[in-house]
Amino acid sequence: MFKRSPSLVQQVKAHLKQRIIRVEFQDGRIPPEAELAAEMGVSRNTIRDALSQLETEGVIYRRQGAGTFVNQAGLLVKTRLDEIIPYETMIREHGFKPTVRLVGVDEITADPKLAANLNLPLEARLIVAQKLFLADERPVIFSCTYIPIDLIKQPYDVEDLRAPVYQFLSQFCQQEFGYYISEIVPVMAPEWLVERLILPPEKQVLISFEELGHNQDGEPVVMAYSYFRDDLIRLRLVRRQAQ
Amino acid sequence: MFKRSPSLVQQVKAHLKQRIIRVEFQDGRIPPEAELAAEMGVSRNTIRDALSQLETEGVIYRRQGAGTFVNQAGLLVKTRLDEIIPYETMIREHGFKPTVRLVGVDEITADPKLAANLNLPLEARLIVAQKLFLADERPVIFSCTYIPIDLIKQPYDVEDLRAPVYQFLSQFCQQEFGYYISEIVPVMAPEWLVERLILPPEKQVLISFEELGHNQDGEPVVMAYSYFRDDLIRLRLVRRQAQ
DNA sequence: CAGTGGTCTAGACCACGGG
DNA sequence: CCGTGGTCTAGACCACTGG
Repeated sequence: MFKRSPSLVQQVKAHLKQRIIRVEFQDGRIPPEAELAAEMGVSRNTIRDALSQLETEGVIYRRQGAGTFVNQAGLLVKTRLDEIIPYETMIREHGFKPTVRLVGVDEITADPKLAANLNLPLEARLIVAQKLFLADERPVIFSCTYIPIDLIKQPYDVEDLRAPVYQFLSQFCQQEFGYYISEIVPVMAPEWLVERLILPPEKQVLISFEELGHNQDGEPVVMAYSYFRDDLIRLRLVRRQAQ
Repeated sequence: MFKRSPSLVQQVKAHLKQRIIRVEFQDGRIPPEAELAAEMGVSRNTIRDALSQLETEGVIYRRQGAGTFVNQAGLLVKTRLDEIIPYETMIREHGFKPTVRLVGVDEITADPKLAANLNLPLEARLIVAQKLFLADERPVIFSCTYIPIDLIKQPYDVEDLRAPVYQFLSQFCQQEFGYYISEIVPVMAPEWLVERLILPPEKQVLISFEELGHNQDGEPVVMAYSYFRDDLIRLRLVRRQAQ
């Protein structure tokens, strides 16, 4: 029934999610794990891994001794903040048509904060790419990305900076992206941002993300600042109890 | 070596985390999974589950074919936003002494937003508990929690509302807490909040959490609004690539 | 090539829920 | 009590890394 790649768990997960979306489990009850395992010809562990992921996403919930159930409300959570999603996708999932404008690419010298975070000498040079994201032609997200020049191993075109940073890192820096450590900061929009995002006077309070991107070895490789118009893009997060 | 409860995975995880914190792996290299399994007398799967959790927390990273390595930087991420942490703990982890002031407990009638979110009739009554959290005696977090009165099954004392909501729900409402769906909203502090949090004029931009708490059946049971002084408490988040 | 982590299996036993 | 999900095991094979 399934191929060997992508992993069985991913295939089982996708399959189950489809069945949930198509409301094939009318009473909201998902068959027992053993039954699913037999049905799909995989082991119960594989089923369990897939179900665990769906549970984390909030699509189902499980009760020991009782069963596994669909959580239709969980399907409504589009933008999970704990996952890295291209801003275009985020905008699309909010129901808008996304556009990306590359509004500036410069070379700068590290300031003390960049140098400290990225573990660079103070005289290090970086590329800074400024991008404006629009939802149905309205500006909603502004981002600045800082990439140390010494990381760039391949010649690139300015247009290559239009893609998400992690793609750029993998293509031109031989760096596999690992994770962001992100700080969420509220800011009063400065004048230049009011102009970029065309903010009306009553909407000049913004969420800002200060993100330090790390490669798969846990080394900081890139910094990014993003600013969101929260009236159009809502940041949502599923929070669970520790342990 | 280990007892049966808590789970072996949790014990192995705690054990490994201790060894990492004590810098017992000087070269940053964690022994092979098979070796750890033999050493601790558990199966490799158990070791792997523990390591996976540590990897999610950013404490270690793994490279297929190469090995498992310590990520000392990951130990610095104190406040992981994707986990529910009592605000007292959050304050303590930022290096302050936490205090909780229960500043108000009232009974109100649902407004349209509360009613819609909590799936209540418009005339429903709710308890609203207002709490102020202090870090070293300085106010840093203000929270409002709304609990539908009909949920409360046991008599309670006002002081019981000082604890985190999920404790209250489990003790007095026979509701086991599941998860929050949280929206992050930037706000300009209104006058009453400026007074509560004693905000200087230049710090009146705040992060607000609008949280809808669900029980283990995925039903909304409680709403909470929280406001953070971000100069003292920084919200941090580990974000990873989807899939 | 040897050694590592990544995936999957089959089976066992436990803890909990509901009839 | 039975049937469910929760935990754990031992072992197999694969994919990748590094010398």
